[in-house]
Amino acid sequence: MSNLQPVRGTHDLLPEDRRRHRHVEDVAMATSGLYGFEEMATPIFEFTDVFARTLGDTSDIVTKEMYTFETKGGDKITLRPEGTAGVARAFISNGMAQHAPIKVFYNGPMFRHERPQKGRQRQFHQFGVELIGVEGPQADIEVIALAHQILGGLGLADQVKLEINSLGDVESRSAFRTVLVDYFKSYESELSEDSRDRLGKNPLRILDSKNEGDRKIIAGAPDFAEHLNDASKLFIDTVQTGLTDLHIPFERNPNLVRGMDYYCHTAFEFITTELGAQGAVLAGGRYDGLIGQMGGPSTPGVGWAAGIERLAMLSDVSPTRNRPISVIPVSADLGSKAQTLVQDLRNAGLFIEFSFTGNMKKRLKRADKSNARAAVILGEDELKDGNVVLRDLDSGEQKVILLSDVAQTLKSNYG
RNA sequence: GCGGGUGUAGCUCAGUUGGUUAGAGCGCCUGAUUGUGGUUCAGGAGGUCGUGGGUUCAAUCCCCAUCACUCGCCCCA
Repeated sequence: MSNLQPVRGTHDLLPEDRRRHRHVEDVAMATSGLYGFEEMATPIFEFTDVFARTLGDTSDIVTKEMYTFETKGGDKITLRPEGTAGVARAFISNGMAQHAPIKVFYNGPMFRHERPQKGRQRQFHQFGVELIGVEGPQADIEVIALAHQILGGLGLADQVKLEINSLGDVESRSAFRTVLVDYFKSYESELSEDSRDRLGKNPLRILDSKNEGDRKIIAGAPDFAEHLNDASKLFIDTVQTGLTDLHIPFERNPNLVRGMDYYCHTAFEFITTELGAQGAVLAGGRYDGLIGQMGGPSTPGVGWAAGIERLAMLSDVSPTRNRPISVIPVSADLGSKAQTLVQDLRNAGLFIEFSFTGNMKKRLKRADKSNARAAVILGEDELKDGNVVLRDLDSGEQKVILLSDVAQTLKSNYG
C-alpha cells in the first residue's frame, strides 16, 4: 500500500462531519414526509446510456465528467452523476405509471469527475425529490414550497435566494433558439471562445456566461420571456402567482438556464453568495420530455436536488451527540456485575456507555469527555448493602441508591 | 481541462537570509489525588518539515517534477 490518501475529490466523513450531514438529511426527510413524499433508492450505477441519452450530448456532465467503465461482462456502466435519470428509469422499469402521480425523494452519493474545490467534490451527496405525473404548475409550486420549507428548517432562509425562470415548452424553445442564434451570430467574432462553441450546440447556455465581454452582448440579447407562447407564459405566470400567494420570495432571472437538456418550463435555483464559486445549493425544474425520451410512457415531471455538503457548510447548526450515562465499576472484579447492569439499563431503553478500562479517575474523565450526564458507580462498600452511587456529572452531586432502583431512577431523572 | 496560492506535531500555526538537538498554543499520556471528572501545577510522548529527484561540503529552506488542498475560470448540487 503506497498511498494512504483518499482518492482525489473524496473525503472521509468522521462522526462529527457525518452528524452535520445527517442533520441536513433528517430535516429534508422529515419535511418531505409532511408533503407526502416517500423515500426510494436506485442503484449507484446504471448503464451508461441511462445518463448519456437523457442528460444531453452537449452537457459537460456527459462529455467529460462521468465515471464510466466496462464490466467483465462487457457492459458499459456509469456511476450516477445525478439522481433524476435513475428515478426516471426506475419509473419505467417498474411500470410506476399506473400509480402516478408519484412523489418520491432520494438521498445518496453522486459522482462527477470535476476539479475539486470547496463545496465541489468528486463524490458528493445529494438529496432530491421528484413529483412525476402532474402536468399542471401546482406541482412546481409544491416542490418549490417543499424546498423553501426545508431550507427554512435548516435556518438558511436568509442565506439563500430563489431565482426562477421559464425555459418554455418545446415550441417556444425552438423558436427562441432561432432568434437567439440570429442575434449572437451578429456578434460572433466578439464572443468568448466558449460561447462561440455553445452557439452551435446549446445557445441558451450563452446566457449564463460569466465572461465580461459576453455579458455586454447578453445585455442586449432578446428576452426569452417575450418569446414564450401563450401556454408557456400562462404556466410560468401561474407558478409565480402561486409562490407569491405562499409568501415565498423569488426573483425572475431571465439568464437562468440549465445544463441538462431534459428541462422545460420552470427552472429554479436557490443560490448563496457564501460558498464562493459554488453558488447553487438546491436546483431543479420541470422535465416533461424526459420519461418519454427514455422510452417510457410520455409523463411529465418536476423535481430538484440539493447538495448535502453545501447545505451542511452553510448551516451553523452543529448538532451534538446524545448524552450517555456512564456505568463505572470501581475495580476490575466488579466488571461482570457492571456488565449485567449495563445490559439491564440498555434493555430499559437508556443510552449507556460502559467504562471498560482504567482507574476511577480515568473512567470518570472519559465519562466527562463523552459528555455523560451521570455516572453509576459500582463499589464494593455500597454493593454489600445492595446499593450503588449515582453521580450527576453536571452538578457533581451524588447519592447512594438501591441497585434495584437504578433503572427507574435514571429514567425519571434523565429519561 | 486552464490560471494563481498553500503544504512544518493529532489540530491551528510560528520558524530556518541553506549549517549541530525544528518551536508555540490546543489536544494526548503520566503524576500530585492507588474509590471520584471538569480547574490548577509538574513532567512526558509525538515530526520521512506532502512525495520524488536535482544543485550543494551541507536542503525543511534554492531549482524541477509530482500529489493533495485551496481561490478564480469552467461546470454544477
